[in-house]
Amino acid sequence: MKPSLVKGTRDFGPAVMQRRKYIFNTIETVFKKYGFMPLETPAMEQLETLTGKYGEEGDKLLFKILNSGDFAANANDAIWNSKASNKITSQISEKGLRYDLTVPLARYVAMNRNEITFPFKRYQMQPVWRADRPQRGRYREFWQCDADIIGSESLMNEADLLCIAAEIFEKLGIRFSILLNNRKILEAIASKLNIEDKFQSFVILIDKLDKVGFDAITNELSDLGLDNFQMDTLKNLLVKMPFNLNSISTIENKLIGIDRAKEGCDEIRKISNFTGTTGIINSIYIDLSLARGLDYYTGSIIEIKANDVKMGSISGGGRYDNLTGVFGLPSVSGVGISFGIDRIYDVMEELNLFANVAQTEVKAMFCHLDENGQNFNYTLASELRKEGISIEVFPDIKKLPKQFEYAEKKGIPVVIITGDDEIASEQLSYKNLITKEQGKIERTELGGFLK
RNA sequence: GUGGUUGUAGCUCAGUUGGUUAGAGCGCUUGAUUGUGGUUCAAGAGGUCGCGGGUUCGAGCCCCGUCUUUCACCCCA
Repeated sequence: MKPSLVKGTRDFGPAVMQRRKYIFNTIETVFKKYGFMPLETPAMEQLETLTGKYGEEGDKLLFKILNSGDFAANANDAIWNSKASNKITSQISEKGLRYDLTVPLARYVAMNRNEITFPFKRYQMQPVWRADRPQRGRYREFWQCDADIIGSESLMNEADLLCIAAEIFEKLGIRFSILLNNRKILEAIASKLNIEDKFQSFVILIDKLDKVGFDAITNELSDLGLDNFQMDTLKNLLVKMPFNLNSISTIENKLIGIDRAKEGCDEIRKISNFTGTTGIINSIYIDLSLARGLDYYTGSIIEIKANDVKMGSISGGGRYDNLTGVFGLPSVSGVGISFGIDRIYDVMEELNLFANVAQTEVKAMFCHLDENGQNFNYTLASELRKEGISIEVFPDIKKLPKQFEYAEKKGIPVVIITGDDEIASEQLSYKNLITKEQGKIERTELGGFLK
C-alpha cells in the first residue's frame, strides 16, 4: 500500500523537531519561573466529560472513539435503524480525543480536590485534536502549552499570565500584541443595548469585527434589534485602546450606572496596577471587540496575535469561574492561557526567526580511514562524552569527502581527522567546517577545545 | 459541515486545441580526486503524471468519484 498521513496531521522530522523543542523549552522555562508544575492527562476522555463544554459548534468538532468489541450488536435496534448519526454515536462511542487542555484540567482538579494544594498552578504541553477543516495554521492535531491557576480569584494571576506571555514572545523574537477584555464589560454592553437575551449571537458578531469591519455587521446588528443610535454607541465603544487608566475611565463613563461594567473595569484596573511597572504595557491593548467563542469564559479574556504575520491568534485564554462545577466541585475560579506552538512555529518560520537555533548539539565528528582510526576514535569519543560533550564518530570507512559531507549536512561544526600520524603523535588534526580553519590539537586538550 | 482551489522526478515547477518515447533547474549516484567537502567538468539513476472509474482510435490535459493541499464561511491555537 501507499503510505499516507491522516488529513490535518503532520510528521515532524529531526530538523523541525529541533526547532519545536526550542519553542517548547522556551515556554517551559518561563512557566517554571512563575512556579507552575507539570501535569499530563490521557489523550482520550469520557465523551460526557467533553461534550457541552465548547458550545454546539465545539461538540461537532470532537473526535469520537468507537467502542471496543462488538459495538454494533449492543446498540439499540430502533436507534441503529434510525440513521440519525448523533443518536447512533451515543450508542457506539463513549470516548473522545481531548479538544483542549482546560477541560481535562477541570476534570483532574475535581477528581483530586483533596490532594491538591490550592491555588493550583499547573502547566501542560500536549497535543489536542479537533475535526476542523484544515487550513494554514489550522491542524486537526496540534499542541497546546497551557498554564492555569485554579482556586484563586486574585487578578495577580491575570497579571502573571500577561507577563509570561510577554516574556515568551520576547524570547522567541516575535513582535506581538496582547488584546485584553472582560466578559463582564461585554455583558454590560449587551445590557445597555437591551439585548441580554441575545448575548451569544451578539458576542459572535462583535468577535469578527476586527476581520470584517463595523459596516459589514450592521445588518446583523439591526436583526438583533439595534437602532442607529445604539449602533453609534456600540461603534464608539468597540475600539482598540491603550492599556492604561485613562482608557478604563473612558469605558466606565460610557457604561455608567451598570454594575457589571464597574466590576469588569475594576478587574482591568487591578491587572493594570500589577503590570504597571513591568514594562510590558506597551504591547497590551484593551479591545472591547475581543469576545472569544469558548463558552466557559466569565471574566478576563486574553488573545495574542503576531504583529508581522497574517495568522489567527497564537495564544489565548481567560478566566472561568465555574468550570469544575459540572464535575461536582462548585465555586472554584480559574484562569489560564494557552500557547499554540504549531502556529508559533509557522510564524517563526515565516519571519526566519530560527537562525539562532542550532541544527545539532554535536560539537565534533571524528573521521578515520581504517580500523585503527575507528578504534582510536571510539575510545576518544567515549572519554569526551563522559565530560558531557556531544560527539559523533563516523561509523563506516569511507573517503574523507564523504565523511565531511555528512558532518556538513548535519550541521556539525568541527571534524577531527585521525590517521596513523595522529595516533602515533597524539596530535589530532581538526578542521572547522564553518570557518575552514584547520590545525593540530593535543589529545589531552581536545575536551577544552571543543567546549 | 458549506462553497471554491491544488496535486507532474527527492524539492521547486514547465508541459501548446487531447496526438509517438513526459521536460528543466536544484538535489542524488559515480568518476576526474587512494588524507581535506560545499567550485568546476563528465557520465548516470530517478516519474503507474495523487488514487479509482469514465469518454475517446488515443488522456498529464476532458468528465465523475475519492484522497490531499489551500482559500472563504463557521469556529479557533
